[in-house]
Amino acid sequence: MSSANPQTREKIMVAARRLLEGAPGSAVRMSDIAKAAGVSRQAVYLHFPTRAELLIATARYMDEVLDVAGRLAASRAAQTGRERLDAYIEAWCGYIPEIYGVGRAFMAMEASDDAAREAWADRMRAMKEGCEAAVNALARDGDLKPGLEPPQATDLLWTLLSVRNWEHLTRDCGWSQAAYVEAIKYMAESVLVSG
Amino acid sequence: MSSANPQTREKIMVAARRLLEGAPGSAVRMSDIAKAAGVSRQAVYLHFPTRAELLIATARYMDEVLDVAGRLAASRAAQTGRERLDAYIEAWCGYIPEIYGVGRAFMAMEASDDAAREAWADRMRAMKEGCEAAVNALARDGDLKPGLEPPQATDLLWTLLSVRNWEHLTRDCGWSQAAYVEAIKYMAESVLVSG
DNA sequence: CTCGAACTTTACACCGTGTAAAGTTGACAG
DNA sequence: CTGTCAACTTTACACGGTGTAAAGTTCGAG
Repeated sequence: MSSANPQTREKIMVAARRLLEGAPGSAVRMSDIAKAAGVSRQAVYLHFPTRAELLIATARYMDEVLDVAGRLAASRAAQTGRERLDAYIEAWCGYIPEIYGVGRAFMAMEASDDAAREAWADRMRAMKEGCEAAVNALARDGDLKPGLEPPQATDLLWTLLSVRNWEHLTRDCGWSQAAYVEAIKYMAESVLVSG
Repeated sequence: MSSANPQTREKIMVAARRLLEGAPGSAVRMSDIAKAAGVSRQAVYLHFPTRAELLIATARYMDEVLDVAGRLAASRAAQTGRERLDAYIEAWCGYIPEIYGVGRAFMAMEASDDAAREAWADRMRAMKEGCEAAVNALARDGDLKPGLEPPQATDLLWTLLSVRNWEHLTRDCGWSQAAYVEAIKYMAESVLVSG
């Protein structure tokens, strides 16, 4: 593991990403990834002790490549709470389809694998912080719906922005990405913003 | 299978239900269910060809026992669209915790098992019809938010009422069942109802 | 007392994850 | 030119869970 070529390590993560994007979820086996990376199955275990660790590393790798941090942070620049909410929704919702492949693999493992569940929960917690920031900006401007406390509002926004809801609207209901984003914006505003 | 005692069959479904309620999801194995039913693992396969079939039969059995049809149909009695929406939300949301055990088992199998996915999708489609009926009642009264077409509104309500959102708010966010129901009612009204 | 239905018992195939260890290859050091 | 070492391959196997197969048990009805 420590004695392994980082280029091979990256090849494996790239292959994992590609496969998960093509066939999201748990249908992608270790051997599939190895084959796609042009490497033996054992080589994969030389770099990643378990399937969960490979997924976690792949997710981190994608964070870097896709510049998640930067894209989500950009929404913090907005002036008003309303703008900030919109910007955050746009950033996060645009990000979902790009991580859906790995995301689904994580969610499929959630039930059986503690490490995978924890890793996915962690990422969702990070996303929640963005929700909290947007809600706080809204509250600061006095634009939060009366009767709604920030913690509750944060949970509601967090719920609206879940990957499951993206999956439901785009996959099960057949909505386009654009229609999905508009719908979420509309719902978030209806639910959270006064006036 | 056709030559098996219906009482044993029921014992198995009862055991499956109990176990899934205690430890929702895929942690429950065929052998656990057999043991809980006081029957050999092979006897289970004598009555149900696969795990998916057992889950499907258990879900149907619970529908009967819990009188789902009746409880959901009651909401159709409401006069106004608004009342009907509320009644439907109350009925469905009250139903979720009772079926969550099996539901989670279905959802965990979704990725790998076609029969399970189809069965679960079917039940969700049935639930969607209730959403559609409520939305249509709302539209009939002229109470549907302007700019919102019934099919879109139905999808939004269907999304709000998903088991995943129940799971997220009650499990991940720690909301009580009562708080959850109120929140869903509030969101549905904010999103769908004009005025 | 025998037959047959409803089970139990035992055993095994399959699949995917993860472990273990011996074998190969190629670059680099002396 | 040779020996060594790191990175990988090959082969083999353990484990857990699902599902199959078939022989053995029990018990009630004819």
